[in-house]
Amino acid sequence: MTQSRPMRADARRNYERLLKVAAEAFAEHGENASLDDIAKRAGVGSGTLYRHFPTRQALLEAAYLDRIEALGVRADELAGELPPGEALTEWLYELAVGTLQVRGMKALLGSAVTQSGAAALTVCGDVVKGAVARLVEAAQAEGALRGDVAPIEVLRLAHGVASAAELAGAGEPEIRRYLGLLREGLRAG
Amino acid sequence: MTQSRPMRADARRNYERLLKVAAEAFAEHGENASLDDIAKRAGVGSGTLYRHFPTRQALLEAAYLDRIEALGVRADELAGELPPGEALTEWLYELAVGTLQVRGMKALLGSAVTQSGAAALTVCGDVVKGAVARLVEAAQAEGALRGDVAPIEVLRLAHGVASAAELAGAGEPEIRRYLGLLREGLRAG
DNA sequence: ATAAGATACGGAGAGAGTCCCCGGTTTGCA
DNA sequence: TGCAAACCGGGGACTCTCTCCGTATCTTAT
Repeated sequence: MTQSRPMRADARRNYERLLKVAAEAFAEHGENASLDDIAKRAGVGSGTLYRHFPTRQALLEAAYLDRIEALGVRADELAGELPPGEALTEWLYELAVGTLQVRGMKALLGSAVTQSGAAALTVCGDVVKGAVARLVEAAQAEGALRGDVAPIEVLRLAHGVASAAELAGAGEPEIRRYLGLLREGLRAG
Repeated sequence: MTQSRPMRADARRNYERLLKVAAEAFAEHGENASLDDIAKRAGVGSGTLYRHFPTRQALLEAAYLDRIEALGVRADELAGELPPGEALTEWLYELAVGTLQVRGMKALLGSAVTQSGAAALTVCGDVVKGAVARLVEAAQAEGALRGDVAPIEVLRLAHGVASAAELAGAGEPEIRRYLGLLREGLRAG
């Protein structure tokens, strides 16, 4: 990532075009969008794509890194604006909406919270896990959330809610509704 | 499906071999198992496979039809043995376990409860929807389940629980745990 | 301004798969 | 025994991935 020399100008141009096109393609066709097609749409050869991003995962992660980081920032904003329990609920809502609006992100966030796949996704995984940990701990300290759930479990359940809403047609009202039911199950008892 | 003539003996033999091999292959490799490979493992030509099952969905559904029907029967068994609320919980547990143990079934059950994909999955969809409807209505009548959830929503949420447990490594304890949390959110209040 | 050297590009092509059709051959039933 | 039904498996038309190396482009030192 950190180059000893700065990137050549044309290399940087291509890198950024690829990122932009990839984000669109993954959003439209899901995680299995054709990589050759992404290269073509970006106006570069496929060799160039594979040089910059050796694996599909690398491209997927790079394409949505900014969005993921925005979620991290958003967690702290919400923590400042709302009571802890509501901040958590709202953040999970925004997470789930992102997951569904942008189809590639579902796979990305999914593999970020598996047991096994941790290796591949250091950056995105860390950001999201850090954000949810802060929100969960604050909510638990206030008694707005049962104490026996781990932050990562909350993430997995939110992913599950997104899956459920997806089956329902992925409307945002469904996300709110299902998340509300989950939230009910997670109250301190 | 209902032939005017009964199937020729060798045709029936091949049909059943294909079903058996397909169930194994989908369980092992997921919904995208290679169809050519299934044909090869069953010892038939690929043409034979495509004659019996014109689409991947058709094969998937046929391969798991018996399992799905067993779930339908199991719903009534449980309804006779346990109080309505517990019967529902236990049935959802068994559904989720099946969903995860047999990878192909996740896709099958998933598409059975979407808004759009109803057309392709008449039989499996009907069985599962019927079973859950009976259990949900019984539980609601007893006050063991909130009245404002539809049976199909319960199915979707159970699918979400299975997705969440899958991220955790698909252990059965996780399924129980996450289902317990969902159940908490669904109590009558 | 320019030339030399480092760097990155492009896109053909091999390899792996999938889906499906076809025409000669075999099999089973009456 | 005859013929309709079903089989087999090669092969075509696709799609996708990923590598290789001759060529084009940029950078830097002069």
